[in-house]
Amino acid sequence: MRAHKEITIYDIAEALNLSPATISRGLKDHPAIRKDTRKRIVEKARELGYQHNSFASSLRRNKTNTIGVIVPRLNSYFMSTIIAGMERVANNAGYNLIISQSMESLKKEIANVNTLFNSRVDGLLASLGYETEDIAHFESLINKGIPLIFFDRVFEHPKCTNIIIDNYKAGYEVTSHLIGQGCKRIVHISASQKRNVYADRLRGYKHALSDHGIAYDESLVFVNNLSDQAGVEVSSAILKMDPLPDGIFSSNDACAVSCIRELKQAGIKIPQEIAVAGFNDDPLSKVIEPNLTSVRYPGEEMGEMAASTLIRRLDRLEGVNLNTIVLKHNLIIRESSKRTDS
Amino acid sequence: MRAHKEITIYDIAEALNLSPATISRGLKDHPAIRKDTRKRIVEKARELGYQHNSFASSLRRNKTNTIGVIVPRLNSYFMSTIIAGMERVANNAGYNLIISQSMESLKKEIANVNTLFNSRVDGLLASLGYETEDIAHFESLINKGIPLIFFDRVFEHPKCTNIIIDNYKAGYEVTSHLIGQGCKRIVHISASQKRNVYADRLRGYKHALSDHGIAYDESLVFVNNLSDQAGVEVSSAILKMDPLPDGIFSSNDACAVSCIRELKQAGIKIPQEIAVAGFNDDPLSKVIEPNLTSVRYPGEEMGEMAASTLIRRLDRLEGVNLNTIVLKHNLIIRESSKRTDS
DNA sequence: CTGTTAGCGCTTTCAT
DNA sequence: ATGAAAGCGCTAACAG
Repeated sequence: MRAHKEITIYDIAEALNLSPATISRGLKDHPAIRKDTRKRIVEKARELGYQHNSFASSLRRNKTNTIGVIVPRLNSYFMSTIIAGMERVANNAGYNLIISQSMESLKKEIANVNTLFNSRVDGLLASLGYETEDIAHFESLINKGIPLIFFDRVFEHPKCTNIIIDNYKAGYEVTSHLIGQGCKRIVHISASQKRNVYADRLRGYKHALSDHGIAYDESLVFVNNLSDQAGVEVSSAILKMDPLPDGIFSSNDACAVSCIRELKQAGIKIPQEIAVAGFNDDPLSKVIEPNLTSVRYPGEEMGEMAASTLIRRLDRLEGVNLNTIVLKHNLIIRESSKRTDS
Repeated sequence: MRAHKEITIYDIAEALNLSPATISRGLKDHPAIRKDTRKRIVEKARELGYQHNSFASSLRRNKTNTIGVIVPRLNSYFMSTIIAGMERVANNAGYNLIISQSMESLKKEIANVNTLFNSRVDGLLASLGYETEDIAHFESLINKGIPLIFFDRVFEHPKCTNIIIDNYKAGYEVTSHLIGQGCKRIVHISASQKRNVYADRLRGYKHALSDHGIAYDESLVFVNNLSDQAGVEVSSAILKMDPLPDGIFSSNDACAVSCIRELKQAGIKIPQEIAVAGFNDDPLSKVIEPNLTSVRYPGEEMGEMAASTLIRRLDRLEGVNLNTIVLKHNLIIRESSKRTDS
């Protein structure tokens, strides 16, 4: 199919009566090439329609200029934003991204790691799925010296950099805010406690409660997958409680929004009877009525930071080599948690 | 960095006293290899921690097992769904996806095509940005015989397959539905007429009007980028109209939702005074109040279809080779367009 | 500043 | 059923 012969540096060399080595150098920015020869080379290359063959180059240099990305799911605003940030940085630095989704499944995550490993990515950016307990499946990469950077859903490892926000603090802030609005019985909706993001927010929630003299009540904490459906189920459980809780802190917006819809339908006034807060500042939060209080996640920045940290390491520009980079988040207070009497 | 030597088929060959050629064959499913030797080979490979080197293989076979994907933006539910579909099919068939975003910019789209071309993708899946007028920047690929498939935002080309829904029909249906609800002055919000999806929906809108004896009024059609902000602007223009329109058909949900918010805020009753419909069936449509009438797009299926069509062509399984594949959409009627009196 | 040379690891005729 | 050998296109010593 691929039509006829590819133009190689040998063709250019022949046409210009130079050696392939010179062509190779001229096509990069090798210092030891005269300016005018470089120009002749580049011109002839364009004239012949030359295309750099990155496989030959990869094979030779043992470097692919490819970065692997593993995420639980692509289909959230939050994640798309992160990827967009990564893509920009990576492309500017001459890297391609290979993106794969684990769908929150450990099995798929392992398969993805292996695929990326086999395609010899130069480095890996990963955010872990719900099920992952350890990172044995990443060890072969790490042992090979392939840099691995976790973002958002991270794992402590001496060789890996983690890019996160302060989820503990965010959880603390959200909960304190709800308490400040007069809430005393606050439901928390969380997900897999294997993941730092959820465990940390829960810790923040607990500390905020105790710092404000509110007893922790385990029956107010729900752990699920934070889907719409989960919101429906939590809401139905909430409606059976007596007394009713007066606040909800959900670890994502989709689930918070789903709760608001269900509770409103059941005749509960939001925020007067139950105040609600979510997480991630998804566009949804500005559509639901009342608008949802949430935590703004610096997605773009997180993606950029992850990619640039990785690339710095790949290019041996070293720079600062922190084990953990914490980005700033923002609590965005909207109507869903503003009590009129406060 | 990459620690020490890689294991190659030569290492396996040596350990087993076989030739590299036999190892190479044994690692695939070459028929001319004895079952037990194949088994020995596979075992030894695992034992030594052998990893297939796809660059050497790509170089030799002139095939990369990589598919390039170009989309305008990744950050919509719709697009994530499409990508998820592609990914599944591609991975199952042993292909990797390289995804890039044009951000609706022609310049970026051209750059992306070139990058993917240079990384020697075996085939390309593309959805065009707003600005693109022709596909000259794809010609070099096409001429090289690299299969190119457009999805959603497509372009007619004898060598390319297009995967779409019937946007004309969808536009016609939405408009007819609004008319059926008693609307007579229907605003249509559209985007770049260079893109089939928008031009076709507009055509559908016009034909529905004329089929129902309603005169087409150019001042009711807005062309913008369908963003939240665009919705704000359109709404403000609408509020200045006299008489007020009684229906809005927006070419995406984000903009429709933005309009609903603005109009509600201005005291307009939705759907009684103005009925609204969107497009894509984004999760947003089930959150806005009233819930938004929209057109369900078979995203997952579109992604799967695009990828499998491409792969079939790559693997010369040929199969049916249609120039256009039309998937089924569904009009989902929700409260935003249901007139109580109908 | 430019050329020579020797592979990177794999696949694939063509032999045997 | 297996082996020998050539070469995909590029790069990096090393030499000049």
